[in-house]
Amino acid sequence: MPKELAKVYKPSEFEKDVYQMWLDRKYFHAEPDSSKKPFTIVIPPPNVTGQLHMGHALDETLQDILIRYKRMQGYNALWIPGTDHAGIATQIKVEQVLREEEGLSRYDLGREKFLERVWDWKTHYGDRIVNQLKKLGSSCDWDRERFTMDEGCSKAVKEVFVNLYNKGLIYRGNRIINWCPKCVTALSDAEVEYSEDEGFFWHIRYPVKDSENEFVEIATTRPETMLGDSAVAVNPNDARYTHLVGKTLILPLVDREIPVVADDYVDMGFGTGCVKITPCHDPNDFEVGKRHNLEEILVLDDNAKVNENGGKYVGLDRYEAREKIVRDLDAGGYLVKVVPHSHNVGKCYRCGTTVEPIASKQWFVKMKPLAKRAIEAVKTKETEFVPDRFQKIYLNWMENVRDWCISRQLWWGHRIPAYYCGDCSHMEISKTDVDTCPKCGSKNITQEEDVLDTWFSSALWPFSTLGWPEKTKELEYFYPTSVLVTGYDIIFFWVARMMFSGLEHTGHAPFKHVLIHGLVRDSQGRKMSKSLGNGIDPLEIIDKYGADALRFTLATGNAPGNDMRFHTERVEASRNFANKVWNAARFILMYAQSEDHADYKVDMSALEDEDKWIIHGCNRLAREVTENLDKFEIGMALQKLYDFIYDSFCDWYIELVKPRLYEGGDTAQKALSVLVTVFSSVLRMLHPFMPFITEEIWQAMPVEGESVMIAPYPAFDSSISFESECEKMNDIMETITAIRNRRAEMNVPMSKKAKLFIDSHSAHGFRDSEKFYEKLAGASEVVFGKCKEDGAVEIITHAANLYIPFAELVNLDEERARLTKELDKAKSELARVKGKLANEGFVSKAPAALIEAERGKLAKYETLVETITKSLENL
RNA sequence: GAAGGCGUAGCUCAGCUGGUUAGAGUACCUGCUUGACAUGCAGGGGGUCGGUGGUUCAAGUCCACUCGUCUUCACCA
Repeated sequence: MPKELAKVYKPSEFEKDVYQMWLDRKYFHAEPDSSKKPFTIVIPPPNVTGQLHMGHALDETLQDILIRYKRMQGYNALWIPGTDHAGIATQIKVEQVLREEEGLSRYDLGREKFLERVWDWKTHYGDRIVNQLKKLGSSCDWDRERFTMDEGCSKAVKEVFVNLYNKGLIYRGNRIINWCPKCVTALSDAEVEYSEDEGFFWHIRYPVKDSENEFVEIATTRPETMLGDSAVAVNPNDARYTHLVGKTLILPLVDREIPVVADDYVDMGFGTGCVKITPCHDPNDFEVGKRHNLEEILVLDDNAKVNENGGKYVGLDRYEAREKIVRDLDAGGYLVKVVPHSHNVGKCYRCGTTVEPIASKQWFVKMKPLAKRAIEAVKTKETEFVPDRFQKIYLNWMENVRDWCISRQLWWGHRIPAYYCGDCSHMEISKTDVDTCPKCGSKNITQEEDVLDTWFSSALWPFSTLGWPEKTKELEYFYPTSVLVTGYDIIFFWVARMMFSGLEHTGHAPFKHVLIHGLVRDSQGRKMSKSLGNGIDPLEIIDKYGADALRFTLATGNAPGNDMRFHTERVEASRNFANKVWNAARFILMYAQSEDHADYKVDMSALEDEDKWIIHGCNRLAREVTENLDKFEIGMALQKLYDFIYDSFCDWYIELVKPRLYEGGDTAQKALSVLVTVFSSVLRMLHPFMPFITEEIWQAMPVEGESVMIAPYPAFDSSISFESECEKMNDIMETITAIRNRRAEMNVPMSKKAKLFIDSHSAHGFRDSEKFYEKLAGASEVVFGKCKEDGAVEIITHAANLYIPFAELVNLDEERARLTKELDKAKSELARVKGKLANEGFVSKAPAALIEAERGKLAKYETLVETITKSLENL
């Protein structure tokens, strides 16, 4: 029993049921099947405790469009959903709640108890985002939902860690890393964001030892780090300072003796040409320190307070220490000047705190060898970026990448599988738990406290979700995946790391294409953010306008890879389009009473011109839409669908066919067969973009197949070619438009029945379309008049939007003025076309079809000028 | 410092490998409560496609320079 369509389009009343039906029928589930080609997408896993925002909505919409399209095309389409444990973000959130509600810190609870709390949190909020994804219509295979910390993913993480370690690609070392004193953890380079801050250059002079009134002047933006200075460096070619190299300086306030060293790193032209070297608090200084064997003095602790190496400044926060040190330097006569200076300061991407470069013992992934293959894979087009400009960004990063700091001083995450023997200090790296030292047999074993960067597990997502390291049939069949859809903001965080991980561990790039989209901004172009409070909740939009309208909005209106501004007005427009589709369906259903789709099979041999025209247009649309989608031009494909449905199908075809439907009988049945058939194609083409409404309508239409989402996607049929009929129809439509314009000009009111005398030049389209008039004339209550001697035609029609006006009295002066204006216009067009055809270059070099078209126009304008001239004379 | 995006109608933006008279949505104006749809219908005004120069028979589209704007990456203490 087919569904009845409600009178008014209210998406909230059926979207949920439609989704449930898909779930019940298991349409989303995919199993390896060698008879079909796979098409695989893995979802960029949202934060498990996160909430759906517009960025997700865009990302999921694009993926769902592709996956539904390919599924309908007969691919074995699999979309793997899942969530990410999001180390820092989640831990911070749970700590915050713990502090607010119970006044406790994670240390109060201890590691084990705290992690229990996080898991509780995860189970409580873990379904929220998944349910939100469902509201969007995402056709993910929920049977295969994964989590970056589930058993399988954890196994993959350990496997990868051990593999890389054994290959020498993971090492533990003391290096300068970015330290966030608020999150109390190390960060990778990618996790630091830079912004310009107003600061100062403090010029300080360091006295030369055993030398009266001899100083070296240095400049620094972070005077507090002088506590950890172990040298001053100058350029070896700097004549100003060569005499100082090898001498000893006295570090003010600290009274430590430090050497002057020569190093190429120093830029002679910058500042004073002398650089204080603080190996433990600056990456460059660290390198200089290594080269010159300098002492490494760490002066800040984990909270960025001065530690025991800071003498009398111990315990002071870094900024308090700065203030006090500057004051003391000034008092001691060491401060030469203070110069305002703006410079880039690194901030933690999670909390915004200024990060501190600190020498610390951390775990690293050696990037150079891994990056090499990741670069090759893109250069050889094993993986392609869409749009391709993002390839450049990727390559640029990959080519300059530094080793990846993967250890985090957090509790929530994959604990590093390194085990230390308390007795023989042996370190064992192992996929399985270690409780006995393999070297000395001691049971005094402790596991590494640190966890891995969240992105370490995300990097494995395309294959860990398919069962790797097991050789599952899913991995065999669905991997490498087809396309990865994500925003340009995580190319470094995620895409790059998946690339080298996939290549290293599976031997394949993890995906064929990377479809990059932009950010969704607010209507003023600002980033949507919690702190600005300018975020628009996709769920509210869905409740009000429907998921289809939101999807339509997100999928159109901006070029691939560009940011888009979100305007609610655009969602309204999208909803109105959905309403249009809905009502077109209701109109067809008013006349299509049979429930048997076989009753609407089109007989190609017995069609009217307008039937052929719409069938031809629909067929061409199928070709263009598939071409666009195959090139990931999603917005373009949808725009074409919109134009066809709104303009060709609703505004023209339905109106043209109304007289036939009113008449009934054979001609009506023929029209209905075309209406149903074309509309069925349209629904299928539109389905990936607007799944809910197309399904709801499908269920009510006499069409073949139990669901639109498993119906075949329309393919181009090269045997359909109605060029001449289309040309004729174009003429007819042009004339009808001209008639409409006449009515408006003459200010003739519309009425149900109307009558018009068309002057001869307006009627030129009609003259070739005798049949069309007969059709109109065949409708009930329609009066049809033949061409009168003066060239006028009298027409009456019922078609609502083809109202043709009644006008018997024409003001001769006005008519003359109008015709003169039209004649001028026609003449100038004629001149333009003539000029073009007289151009030798054009005639010899332009494509033949184009020249042919121009010749056609020439003839057309020549006749037009002729007929208008005649009409004028007849007045 | 390097790379890249953007600049097209009042506003938000499309415009693929150069090719009919540069489009859409929205806003505005005019006229329509017609038997799918006022979440609608018909029509209209509004653009020298940031500027200059070049290539070409042909440039919004390609090239050079330039102005404005935004972003990313790298940064010298």
